[in-house]
Amino acid sequence: MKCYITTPIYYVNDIPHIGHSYTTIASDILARWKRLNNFNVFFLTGTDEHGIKIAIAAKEKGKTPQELCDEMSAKFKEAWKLLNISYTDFIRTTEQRHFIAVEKIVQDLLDKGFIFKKKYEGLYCVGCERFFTQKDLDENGCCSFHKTKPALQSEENYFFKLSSFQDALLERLTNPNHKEYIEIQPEERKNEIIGKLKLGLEDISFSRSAIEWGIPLPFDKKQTVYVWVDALINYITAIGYPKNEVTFQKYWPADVHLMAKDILWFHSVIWPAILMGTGLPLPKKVYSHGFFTLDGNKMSKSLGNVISPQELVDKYGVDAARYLVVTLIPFGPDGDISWQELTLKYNTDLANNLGNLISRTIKMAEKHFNLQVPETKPDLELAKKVTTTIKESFALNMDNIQLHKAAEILQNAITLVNRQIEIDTPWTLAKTDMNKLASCIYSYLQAISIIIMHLLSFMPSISEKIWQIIGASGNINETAKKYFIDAIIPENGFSVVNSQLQTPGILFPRIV
RNA sequence: CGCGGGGUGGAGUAGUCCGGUAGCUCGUCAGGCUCAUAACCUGAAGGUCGCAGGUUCAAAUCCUGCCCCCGCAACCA
Repeated sequence: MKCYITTPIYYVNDIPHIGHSYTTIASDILARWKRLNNFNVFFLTGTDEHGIKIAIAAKEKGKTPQELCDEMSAKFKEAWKLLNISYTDFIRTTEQRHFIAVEKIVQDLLDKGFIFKKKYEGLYCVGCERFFTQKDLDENGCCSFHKTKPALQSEENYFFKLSSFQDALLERLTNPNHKEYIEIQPEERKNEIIGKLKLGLEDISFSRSAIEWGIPLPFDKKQTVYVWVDALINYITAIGYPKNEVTFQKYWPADVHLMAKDILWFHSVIWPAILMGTGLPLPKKVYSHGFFTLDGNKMSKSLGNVISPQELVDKYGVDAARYLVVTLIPFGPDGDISWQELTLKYNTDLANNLGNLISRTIKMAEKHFNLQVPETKPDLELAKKVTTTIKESFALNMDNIQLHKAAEILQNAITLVNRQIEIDTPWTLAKTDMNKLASCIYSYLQAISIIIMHLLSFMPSISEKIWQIIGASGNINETAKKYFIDAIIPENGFSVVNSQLQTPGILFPRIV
């Protein structure tokens, strides 16, 4: 089974911040989870590089647009490397392969009669790259976002017959039995999209005549393709459209497009319409998450409250940073985050709960069994309890990208083991019943290994480290894959009798 | 009457579709344990589930009205 997962391609007018990271980490966790479940995953991210904003920004910095894009795109790649993002491909809209795909799509739409020429006159804001009607403007007649007066501009543009897709879209978005049903998540946003869709669709401008930094229309080289259309097509470019029919057929349609709520409309209405126009299959799921505020404030450069991936990693380490960002607030609605709450969750979930569990277990093994996996059999009861706690709901929540819930389930499992230790009172057993003690410790190791395999998608590198610390055998990825498919707990656990454990030091030092 | 979402103990949330003891995390307080990263475990306090009506043996959950908050098509994830 294949699974094609995408993040949006990020616009290179901004450096990577916690917002981009949020979407990308969530996608990465899903991608890793799917791989562990034996899916052939194609995980795509990249950068969106055309449009007048880029051209202007480049000019201001005395660079060519391409130079600026190269520079900015590299920053995104660096950020994803830092965050251990396992993308399959990183696409840039300035790449040759993308030009070919866009030209093909645009030509196709023209040939099929979905593109027409129209003269348009209106108030145009350069910053927004769009026309406004009078009622969109503020009391001074200015663009409310840029605070500049839009210029009266008349353009002959190409338009896309978006309106002709209204009924077809409505059917595909609302009828789960339709063979091309597109699932919009979460439900609230789906209702919003459908509500708007019912109000009617207008044809949209498909090209710009004044903007040179873009992809020229194949049938009219004086105009460039509207950046949004350009951008959306990246999802098919990256998997080989139109030249590599084999990979394209293999991975398309996308299984899930992930994004923040602001661009849901493009992905659930405009993008499917373009695809329908060209006769290509439609994505299966479009998932939008919320925005977050920092300490109750909107994230903005002027407030200076923008958090960078580097800051997160510096403070918590990569693995914890990944875990915290996607589990602190429910995935879907808007939420508020703060350094204080991130740190609190770090201490609670990772230092006190997980880290301490490993620490106390290893120390007991060190003290009583010479830092080796005791020569006995684990008590399978604990493993069963842990498995039951995690089982189906974890997988379900992972598949639905309810990462905060999935993480909560794992925390419950950890608590379960901590509780069991209190029940067993190994410190007493050490004086009375070494056999029982051996079995108990082995059970804790086994329970930990089960939990760690589930944590692997969230915290890939530290999970691997923990796997070694607890003396588990083999490669964690391979073992986890097998475990998720077979769902069988080996009688002797994942740690091998007599194998050496490691003293980890402190895995997650408490942060004050 | 533009559309959509929401108002649950100090904070954040689950439950609302398919009415029946209001669950969880953090915080607070008390106790226990001592293997462990002053961590861990147990227990307690704290909510008339936005307001007002209605239906019902029974409503956070269904119905009606009202109040308040937040989003909403162009390039901020």
